[in-house]
Amino acid sequence: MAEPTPAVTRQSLAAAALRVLERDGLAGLSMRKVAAEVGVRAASLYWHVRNKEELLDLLNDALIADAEIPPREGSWREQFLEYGRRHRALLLARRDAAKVVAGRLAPGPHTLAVLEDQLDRLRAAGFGDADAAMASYLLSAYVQGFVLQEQSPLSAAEAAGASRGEAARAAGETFRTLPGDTYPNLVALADDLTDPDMNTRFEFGLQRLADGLAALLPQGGTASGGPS
Amino acid sequence: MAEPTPAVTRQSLAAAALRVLERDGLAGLSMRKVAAEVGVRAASLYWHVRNKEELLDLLNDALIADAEIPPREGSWREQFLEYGRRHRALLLARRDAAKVVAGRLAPGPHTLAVLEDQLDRLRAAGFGDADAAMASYLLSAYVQGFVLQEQSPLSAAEAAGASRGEAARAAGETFRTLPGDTYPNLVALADDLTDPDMNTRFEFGLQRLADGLAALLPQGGTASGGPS
DNA sequence: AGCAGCCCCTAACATCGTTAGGGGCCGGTC
DNA sequence: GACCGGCCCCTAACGATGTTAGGGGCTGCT
Repeated sequence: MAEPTPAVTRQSLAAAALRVLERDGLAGLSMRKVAAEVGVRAASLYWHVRNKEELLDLLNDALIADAEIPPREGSWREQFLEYGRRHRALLLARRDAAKVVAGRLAPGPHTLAVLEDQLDRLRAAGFGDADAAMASYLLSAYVQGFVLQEQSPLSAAEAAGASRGEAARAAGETFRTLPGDTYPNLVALADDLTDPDMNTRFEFGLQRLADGLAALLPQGGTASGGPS
Repeated sequence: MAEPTPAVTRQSLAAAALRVLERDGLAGLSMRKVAAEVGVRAASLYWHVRNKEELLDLLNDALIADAEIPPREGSWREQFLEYGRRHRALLLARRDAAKVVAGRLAPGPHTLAVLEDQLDRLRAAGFGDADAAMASYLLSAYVQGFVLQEQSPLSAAEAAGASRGEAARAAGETFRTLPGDTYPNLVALADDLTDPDMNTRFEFGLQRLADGLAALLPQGGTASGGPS
């Protein structure tokens, strides 16, 4: 597998870190493993990188790297939605991607490109400068927060075999058997709270965001509940 | 300080962990330090707690414990906004609280109480069961995502002395000096993107959420852009 | 007296991020 | 040809981490 790598670059480091991340998760990503992945011993990494933090910054941008920007067609609303969906898909695609990205603003080149494109579309849609900036911030905050919650274990029945649907059913049971006099709403909404269909859950929030933003435009964009 | 603690309970563990978190941050929170805080050696913790993970679950609920639920007055919208503001304030109040809470769904008793109250108000406002559940999920996802981004270092000028405003100005300079032909929007919106006023940034998103949710109600709640 | 549970201990394990210091190799300069 | 400085990697080690194994008191019940 690992041929005598001709040169270790920051790029190859990022690629190696990405492979380790996929294999062992964020908790299992160590300097030594990344070093081994590029055919080198741990201490040598510090020639290319100041910290593990800096390595994670590299990894962060490498994750954003394969973000596909949505086609420039349809209403601004449809483009906005697509942006949100693809961002979520990106975070879900690679193991622990959300945890890596969370709390890591340091923008690499790929991140900058995505942000630039996003702002361009928002301004073209008629949003003011401040609103456009805040809207893009809002979207990324929502997506990151959502995926982070989505991927967190529902309780203690986490990595231990339990599938997502199974864990959801267990959580539902937990809610349903709560004391009904102190937690009437939790009991009543047990099914809704533990609905494992994360796609529609995400879509719900996304539509609310789009609606809220649409109200900012002079003509007030098309309403949300349209057919089809 | 540390008197010969009569008994180590899960409660006292949570309190100790909270103290260590405030002093040394999440990265500096180790089993040994928490143990020392309760007057015990590290291995003894494993009698009360299975994992460090479980300790963090305890800590998580201890953080939520001092959440003050907003007064039950005003429109549902005002109550919704207050909920968001207080949740953010809570996460900002304690060091690294957002990082602890992020990706930790396991609901302790305090978390359940807050959720119960939130759902009660949303249903009283007229939201359907599924919508109420999703709305509360939406709010917490936004708040967590926002605070997480808010607290992440703006670039490499992080813990190194630079104040928030100073870091923001540096980041603005970074954006402003980007190649203007490939990043015209980033250059143009440099000031808006790096505006250090996080309160209005947060409020913006919160208002958008409220607007989006209001559109779901039959009478369509009062519009956002009111005077005052 | 003895047994059982509770609660804490000392040691130790493997692994981690990081630093110190050394050594080849490669280009250019006297 | 000799020297030299930058580049890139090495071995060794430091302190700290989460976690487990095994032991030992103490309390209360039989």
